[in-house]
This record gives sequence, C-alpha cells and structure tokens, in this order.
Amino acid sequence: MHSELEKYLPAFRQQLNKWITFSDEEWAIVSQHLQLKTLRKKEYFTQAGSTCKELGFILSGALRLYHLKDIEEITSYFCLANDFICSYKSFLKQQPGFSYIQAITDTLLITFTYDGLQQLLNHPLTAHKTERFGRLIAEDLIFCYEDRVQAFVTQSPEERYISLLNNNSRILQHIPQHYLANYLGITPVSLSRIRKRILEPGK
Amino acid sequence: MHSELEKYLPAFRQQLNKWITFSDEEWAIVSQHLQLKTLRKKEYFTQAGSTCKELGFILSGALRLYHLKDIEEITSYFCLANDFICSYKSFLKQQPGFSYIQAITDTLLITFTYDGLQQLLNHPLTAHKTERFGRLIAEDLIFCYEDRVQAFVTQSPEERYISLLNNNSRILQHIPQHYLANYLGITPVSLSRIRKRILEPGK
DNA sequence: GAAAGGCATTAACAAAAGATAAGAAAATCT
DNA sequence: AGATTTTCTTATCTTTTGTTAATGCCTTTC
Repeated sequence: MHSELEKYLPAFRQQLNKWITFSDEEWAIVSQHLQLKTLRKKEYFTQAGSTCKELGFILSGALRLYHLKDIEEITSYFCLANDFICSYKSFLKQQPGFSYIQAITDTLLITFTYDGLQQLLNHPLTAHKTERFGRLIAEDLIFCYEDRVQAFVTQSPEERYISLLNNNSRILQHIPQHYLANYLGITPVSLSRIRKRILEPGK
Repeated sequence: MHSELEKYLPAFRQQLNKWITFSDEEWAIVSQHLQLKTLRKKEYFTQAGSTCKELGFILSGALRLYHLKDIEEITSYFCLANDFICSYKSFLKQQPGFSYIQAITDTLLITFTYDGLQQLLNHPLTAHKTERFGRLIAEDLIFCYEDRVQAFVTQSPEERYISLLNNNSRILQHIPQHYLANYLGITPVSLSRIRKRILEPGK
C-alpha cells in the first residue's frame, strides 16, 4: 500500500541528516511512526488547554506560535519550511499547554506522535540514535533561544528589527507585520513608525 | 586517595535524580569524570573568545552570564545553587563563544569536561543514560527560555519585574540591581523608577 | 579611620513607545 | 466586480524609557 506520505519520506530523511543519519534498517522502523499532516490556513496544530500530541517537521508552509494575553493574541514565534514545530513544554511533559500554533498559510507537515517517539526511544535498534536526535533538536532550539534572549536584552526594538532584516529576512516574507511586531516585543503601530524612520533617514 | 570532591558527590548524585538515576556501577564510571571547581567572587567560569570546556553544576554561590555591547557589560542570565551553568553554544559546538560567565559571590561547582562527557556518551555502560541526561538538561533549559521569551513578548518591563518578585524571588536576593535591570531588558535608572512606582502606589 | 570606588536614587530633558482613533491600502469573499 | 474584512499607516496625546549628571549611601581598600 503506497501512501501520500511516501512521496515525502526521501526528502525528509535527507533533511534529518543535518542532525542524525539512520541506516536503512533503522529507517524502516522510524518511518513506521511518521504521519503526514495537512493544515489549511488558520487551522491549528495545537491549542492552549490541550496537550500537544505531535512533533512536526514542516515540509512547506508557515506556522505561528501565539499566546493569549487578556483577549489579545500575541505572536511569539514563527516556523517555516524545514523547521521542527512543537509546543515543547506541553509535548515533552504531556500536559496541557498555553500556546496556540496556527497555520499562516496552507501547510504540509510530517509528524511524530508522542507515543511513536516513546516507542522509538525504547526500541533497542533505534533508542540510541533517537535519544541523540532528541538531544540535538533540543540543543538547536537552545541556540535559537539564546540569540533571541540576547536580542531582547542588548538591542532596542529598532535594532532588533534591523537585524531581522539583515539576518533572517526569510521570516519577513509572507508574514503579516502585526505578527512581526509581537515577535519583536512591540506594538504594530510602533513597528510602522520604525519602518518609516528607517526608510526616511533624512529629517 | 580521598579528595575534597568526594565530600560533595553524594549530594550531587542526589540532585541528579531530578533528571536521571545512575546505578552504582554506572555512577562509578560517571564520577570518575567529575571535578570540583572553586571560583572566587569576580573570577570567570568562561570568557568571550575562548571555548567553554566545562559544564558546571552549582553547589553553592551564584554566577551571572553577560555579553559585551560596545564596551558595556549586559547581564542576560543568572544561575544559582542547584542550577547547571554553561555557555551552551560554545560548549556544545566546541567553538569560541561570546559570553562571559562570572562568579557574583564565591562559588563552588562540580564540572564535567567536554571530553569527559564525550567519553560517557561513548561508553557502552553509560551512553544511553548520559544521552538522555543531556536531552533532559537541554529540555529544562528550553522550558526556562520559553518562559523568558514569553515574558519579553507579552509583558511590559514593570510587569516583568513584578512577576520576578512573585515567582522568582530567589533571584532577587544577593543580586545587584543593575544586573537585574539588564536581565529585564531595561536600564538601571528605569528599574529604580519602576521600584518607586510600585512602592508608592498613591500619586 | 580616611579615601576611593561602586551602587542606588533622583532630577531634567529628549526620544521612543503605548493607546486610541481614523483613514488608506490590500486581501478576501461571494 | 463590488463589498467586506483585514492590515498598514498616520496623527494626537499620554506614559514610559533612555541619557546624562548629581547626590548620598555603603562597602572596600589601604
């Protein structure tokens, strides 16, 4: 039986080589626990109050992670193609989380379920590499957070926006400005002013 | 031969149970790779430009992590007793980092060297648990960063200070205010004003 | 014990950000 | 295409923060 999923497996396996390389034998086991998931624009990967049951890898599309403050949605992160996406605390502790993860555009993902991952962590043939894989993914996220916290601590909102322009312009494409403003820790109105300041250096 | 280190091993092993429990046999191997390290106030655990060679666990004392912006020191994090401390990116990639980690008070640590940890990761008796231990430590750090980034994105400096008072007052003791101000992403002058606003709600 | 340096507070001013509202531009829907 | 949201910009006003500098307190140092 050949599924839609199989079309994407080789590309996914290729991407995983950034972290870990599975042998054919190992891959046969790992790939049993993979699923394909499609999200239409505005659909949710996970929501506050529910437990995140999957770790996703984005084949195409974009997602945003947000929280509610009072009744306002505040976007704190974006994930694009070839990123992993997860409400980590909720997923790893298997307890209800506080994050919403929503598709910004139609999105295609490959997912591990929590149970599938536990099986891989306990299977003698895959335990070691899966454990290492989990560690490496977690470490990558730490590097990312280190940079992000450092930006908040050492830079002004304007400086943060400029470095986003220079270093991460991938994020800027296709993402509404008011989400970006949240990401930078400011209001949409303020981001608009910063943009104007940068574009009109005279005056 | 009995060393100073041995005095602290049982307490350390006890603390590690939060993450992972080593059998006596495993512990015999793990403990071979541990070292005791003392830092006097203002001494460095690691410095920018050099590669962080150790992962430390704080038995007593306090450290701050800071970066240089221009010529100014900006404190982005604190670690206290029973925390792990490391310049993670530099340590994990074994490449020169950009962080200074300095003792705020006299500090006592137990350390793993990078090489020691690699040996544990490759030793058949300890590989699996050490790999998992590394993953769990990394995950804890992620939970911590998740909260920190969310604070920057959803809260004003004043709100961040108030939640620090309520949730993390452990950090407030013994730590100079100008370091705290950096941690909150504001200037020391501004923190002083916030404190005044809170203490004098009238007016 | 006196001097020196570091640290928190306060003040005054400039710059930036938040809040609110209104209007323009763009995207979405039927 | 026309209509309806949604998003972005602009304007006004208030609040907060940054900057610089001065003061007083406390700790360290000799």
